[in-house]
Amino acid sequence: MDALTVRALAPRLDVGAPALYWHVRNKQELLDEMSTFVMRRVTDALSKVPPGASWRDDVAAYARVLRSEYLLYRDGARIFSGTRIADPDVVKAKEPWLARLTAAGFTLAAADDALDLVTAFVVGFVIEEQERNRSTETGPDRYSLAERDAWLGDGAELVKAAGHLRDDGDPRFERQLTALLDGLA
Amino acid sequence: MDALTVRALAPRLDVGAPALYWHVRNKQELLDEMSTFVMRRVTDALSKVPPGASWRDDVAAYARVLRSEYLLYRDGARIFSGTRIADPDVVKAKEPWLARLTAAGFTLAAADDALDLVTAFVVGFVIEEQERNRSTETGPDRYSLAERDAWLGDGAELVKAAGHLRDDGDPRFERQLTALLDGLA
DNA sequence: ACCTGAACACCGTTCAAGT
DNA sequence: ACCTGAACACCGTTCAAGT
Repeated sequence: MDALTVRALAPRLDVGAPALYWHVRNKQELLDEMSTFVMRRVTDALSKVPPGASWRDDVAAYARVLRSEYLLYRDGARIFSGTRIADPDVVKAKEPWLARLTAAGFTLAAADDALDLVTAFVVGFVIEEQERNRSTETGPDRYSLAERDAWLGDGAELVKAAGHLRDDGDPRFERQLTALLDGLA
Repeated sequence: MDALTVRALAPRLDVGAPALYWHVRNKQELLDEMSTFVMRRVTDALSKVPPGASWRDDVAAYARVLRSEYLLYRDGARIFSGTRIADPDVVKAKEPWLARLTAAGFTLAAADDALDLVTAFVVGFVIEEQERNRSTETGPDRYSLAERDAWLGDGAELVKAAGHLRDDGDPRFERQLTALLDGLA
């Protein structure tokens, strides 16, 4: 993100840096446009998900698509989640999901809570996930179990043991998603 | 965050900007120290929570403390969550929580999943919460319901209606936390 | 051990001027 | 309508020099 300077970007478009200011008021507006572009992609992908057999399938599909879209961009969840949305269509993309949940018996308030809860979970999960990926690139630190145990020092036996049991990626996501869906049920 | 420059910080410490480089290698190290300082506060607060009557009470207390600590700092959840942790004690702070959950009948893997799921939820929830707060400060945009409805335009009736039902802050957090705890149960 | 003054490379942004 | 060149204020960082 620090490397994204207006002076580095301009040559990629075969122009000088000041040329960008004809198209955009300032750098912040450029970043905002980036955000809405990504969020539009997210909601486009979400709106193309066909209704499933049950609300559980629908909400699970929602969560998986949201996660996979964030994963497309480096630090996507941290950078693009919870940013001010400039496009009404992005907010309106919630409509079919509220419709499916209310049709399945949720009150409107409960449906709204459910989608928000799932969204919060996915955002938090992927932030952590992408940070871990970024760290392993940077240097093979304490993500090897032995090094991690040594780094932790004495005590905290459960933390160490949990580290050895831990599996990352899809299965972990699916397990936690299942627990969350159980709660919504 | 943009306003936190090394040249603006130094006068607050009654020194010139270069003086900071005697104490810290570069600005990134300063930001990392900030992160670990905040995370240490978070884990200190968590370790002072007395065991409750049930694992539900314990996990709920965990979630509430985590949220309230993030809320202490502007954009705290977005900035400080999922950062590389430099202090083993911060990671070790998980130990008593794993102990309480396993004592309550969770397997170690399930306890680890449970804490991670709750953490992800809190992070996602507070990111959204703090962004909303920041937006209302900036300008009374479309956070009045009438303006929001107008901004949304035609269609999306459920989204509009949900906006009118919506209550922010503690009750919303508690409801979603309850659903999550039900899922863990 | 801790800090300053001066300097360097780089950044976002402006603006007159070009086509 | 779209872009350039030159310039400005500011930033992170270095380093010789001070106490």
